[in-house]
Amino acid sequence: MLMRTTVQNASKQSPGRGSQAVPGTPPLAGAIEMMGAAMTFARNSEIFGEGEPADYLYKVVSGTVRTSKILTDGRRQIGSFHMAGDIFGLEVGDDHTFSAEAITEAKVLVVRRSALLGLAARDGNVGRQMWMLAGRELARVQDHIMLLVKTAQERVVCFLLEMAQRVPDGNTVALTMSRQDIADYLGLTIETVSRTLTMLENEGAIELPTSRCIMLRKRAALVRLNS
Amino acid sequence: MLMRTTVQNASKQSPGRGSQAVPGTPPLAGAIEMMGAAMTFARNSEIFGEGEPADYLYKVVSGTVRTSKILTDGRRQIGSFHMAGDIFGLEVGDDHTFSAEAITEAKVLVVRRSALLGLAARDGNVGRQMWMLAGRELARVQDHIMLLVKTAQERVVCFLLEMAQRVPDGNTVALTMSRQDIADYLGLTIETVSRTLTMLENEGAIELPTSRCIMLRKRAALVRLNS
DNA sequence: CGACCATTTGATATGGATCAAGCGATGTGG
DNA sequence: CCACATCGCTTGATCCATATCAAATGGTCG
Repeated sequence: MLMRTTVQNASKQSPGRGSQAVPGTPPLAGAIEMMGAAMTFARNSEIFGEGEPADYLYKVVSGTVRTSKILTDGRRQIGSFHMAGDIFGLEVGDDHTFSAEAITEAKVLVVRRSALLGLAARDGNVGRQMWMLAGRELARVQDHIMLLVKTAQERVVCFLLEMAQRVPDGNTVALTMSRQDIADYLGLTIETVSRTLTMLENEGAIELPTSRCIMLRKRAALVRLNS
Repeated sequence: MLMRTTVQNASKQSPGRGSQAVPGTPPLAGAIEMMGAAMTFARNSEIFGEGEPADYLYKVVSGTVRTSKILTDGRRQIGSFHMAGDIFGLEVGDDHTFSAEAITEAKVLVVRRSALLGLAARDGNVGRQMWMLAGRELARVQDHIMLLVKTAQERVVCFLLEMAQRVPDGNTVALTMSRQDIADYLGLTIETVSRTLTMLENEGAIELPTSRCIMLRKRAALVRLNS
């Protein structure tokens, strides 16, 4: 096992001012809309690094963000992909345990953690939402563990279903991430991911009009493959 | 990939009354000592099951507890091992996402979740501690992910170092769990775990006086193997 | 068009799973 | 006290899924 990956860095921005209140949204998300500073990150630029102090919380407006960790020998593990509406960068400790990079150009709202904590102290709803957010994160990570003990086919199918879940048309998935990103998320190699996809296509379970667009043909069959 | 495991069940107890206040302990642990009902679980009995409502929080007094999940095809993944002092069973949602079984006979303190939540509402320290507990749990699970992408040798070494960390004499580890438990924790088979251990013994990195007792001989070498 | 990068495809190697047997401890009944 | 079954663990032989190495293909941008 040994998979090397290159990740380009770009100079990091620091949050400016921007955006307005959006009434009628849930307290935490609402607070971020209201208090958040809008920032744009270029493709492949780092949003924060592993081990850095977690002073901010982030919400994706557009684009895709990945969180990852690099082992000493260069292997990379991707923890999650975040898309429009997702909140990321929440830490319970003081520091980020993962780094975050923009996969595509990404617009992101940024709020000071201290501001949110202050708000949470005053508004119980915000606190409760942060608790729920942490809980969802925990569930996500636990699911990811279950992913990593499955076969290559099961992992890829899992990934497809996961992605399909979050798009409007639940059967057409436009992938924003490279095969390498997918592979590092699933703990496989790009070759295995690619081969598994063509296999699924040959079986008629999916269609690949282009390498970055996947259409789920037989949802039921896929769910079944998912073990 | 296909590993079947048998888990015997025993009739489940329901919490009775017991135990007294212990002054000078941190708020959450203290609250559990104070309010907790002592229960004893026989070897291999279930403490709670996946999907059951998470009405209680648990703290190990003695013995070892494992949390696990079973995939539809019988594969089992162990999420964690809990020993004296460890708190387990904390959920953010309403239901347990794992089941818990006693590996050895285990004495456990049990508190109603609702009681703790009530306490947390009044005492900010308890709330903060629950937050920290969730955070530590999240970190543990993330580390587990990093484990599962490593080689067999690295996983076994990781496990040994992890276990060694929690015992008084940090170099002699008395394992309370079977090879099958270890294998299911590491996402390997018993055969691979066994072989890896004998390999490490042949290299002089560890000693195996008995199959359940492991002595770390060359900590530094092990840490290096850990990648 | 040509250079470059991402992806696919092919050939081969290998780490760990699987299948099978042996071994040592623990317990049970005669 | 000793045969003997049982259970957990180790060891050996073989197989297979996925990694690795290498080359072909295709899409994008100058």
